[in-house]
Amino acid sequence: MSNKNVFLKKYFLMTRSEENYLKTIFHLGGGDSKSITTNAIAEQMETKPSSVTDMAKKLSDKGLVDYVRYQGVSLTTEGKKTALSIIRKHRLWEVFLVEKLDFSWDEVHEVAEQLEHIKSEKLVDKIDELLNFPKYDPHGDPIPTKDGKFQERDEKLLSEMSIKSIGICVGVKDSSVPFLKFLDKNNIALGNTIQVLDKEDFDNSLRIQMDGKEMRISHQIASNLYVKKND
Amino acid sequence: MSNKNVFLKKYFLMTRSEENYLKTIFHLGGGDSKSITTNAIAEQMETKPSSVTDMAKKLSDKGLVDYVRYQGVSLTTEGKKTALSIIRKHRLWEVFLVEKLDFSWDEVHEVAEQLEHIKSEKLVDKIDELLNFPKYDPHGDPIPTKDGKFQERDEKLLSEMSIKSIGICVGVKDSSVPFLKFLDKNNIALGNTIQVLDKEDFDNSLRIQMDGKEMRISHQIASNLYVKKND
DNA sequence: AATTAAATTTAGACAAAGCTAAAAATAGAT
DNA sequence: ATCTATTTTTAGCTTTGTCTAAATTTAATT
Repeated sequence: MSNKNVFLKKYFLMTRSEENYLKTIFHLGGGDSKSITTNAIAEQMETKPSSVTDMAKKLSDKGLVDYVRYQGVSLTTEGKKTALSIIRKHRLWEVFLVEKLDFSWDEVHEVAEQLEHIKSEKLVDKIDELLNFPKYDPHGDPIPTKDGKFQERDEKLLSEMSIKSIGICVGVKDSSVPFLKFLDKNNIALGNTIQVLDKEDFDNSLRIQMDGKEMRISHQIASNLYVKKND
Repeated sequence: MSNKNVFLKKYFLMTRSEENYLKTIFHLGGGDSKSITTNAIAEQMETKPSSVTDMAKKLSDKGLVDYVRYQGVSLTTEGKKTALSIIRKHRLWEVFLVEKLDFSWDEVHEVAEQLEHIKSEKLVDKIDELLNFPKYDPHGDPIPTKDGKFQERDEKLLSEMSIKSIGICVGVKDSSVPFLKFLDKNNIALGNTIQVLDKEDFDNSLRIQMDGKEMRISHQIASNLYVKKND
């Protein structure tokens, strides 16, 4: 097999399953040369640890993860690059679904899970262009650039904001359907300006002012909303 | 297993491979209760007849094809419906790629082959809407409606047109990349008005007038271009 | 330091989808 | 009507990705 085919094997002959493993490992922090346990991966992917072990070996053979028996896996440079390209596709498709097809932000994940595996560099780039090169997806998560740069946000959780400080809602930590539906129902959307008026010691709930209106939100909600301080 | 799950099994638990078989059988004419041989399917799909036999049994078990040993397969009503829904998706995605993402008509097939398997009814419908409910794909092939109606075109091959008759170019029979590139290079596009000036008995080539300019085209080309008579 | 509990890996099995080679059925030609 | 040649199917094997159950390693506790 020629060098060129080795290249092809790595970049184009990646199975859906392999891609999903890399993505999960990245989301669990395996991109920062931290070892992720097979158990953690199995739990996240709703599969069995033994299956993860099998895949860990395969990805290790392909040079996409570093795997040490009984220790766990972390992404190699190559593996991280691949994971980021999948995450990039996922988030771009999410923006597309919301912006161009009027999907709501709780509907996009499932479909994007499928679309992220479409293999066509031109397609992703054109979608990116069509959307005018967005920086964040509908949940406020940053979209990696084409060359794998990952723009970290300078934000904090609403629950960590000090009293009287003002911020703009920029993302969610929990992007599960129930949580997103809850936010919709309560008119909490990305871009809203929020001021923390008061904290309740007893249950850590917050009294906030959002776009003029005053409301009380629980600690559970506040600890799943990212805000950017605008000072 | 409840009735509802039987429903789910048929409509949602269709594998990519099964979908490709149904699509191929339809394209070979298996939608008109005509029996398609395993050999024909194998050749079309670049696989082996024995593999086709295996799949024929499986699809038959699922009630999607009628299969008689040594005879061949044809689509059931259910199978035809499924095949049409895949073809619908394929062609809508092709339009999307050309209209919204500036793909050329020879680039779309490969990507649409992947996109056609995305499972989300809402996605297809929204794409359909975004494109303003197109009737034909970029190669002039009709797009089946949501309820599986298949709009046949009243067209003939350019090679079958009588001398002096005028028509509009509406589709291609051969949609291979080389042929499409050839058409582009010679400025032959869908929508062009074509008049047959003359036929050469010797090689069946045609002298035509297209959008003002006169040119000669071979029988091979003429027998792969669909035109609609506008009289 | 020994023992136990938990996590991880191995071994062996299975389903999907494909292949090869051999067997069986059909069809065409005499 | 029989005999080939072709087509189609069967049987058995392969790979991918999964699983269960058993074995092994690590970690935690006493």
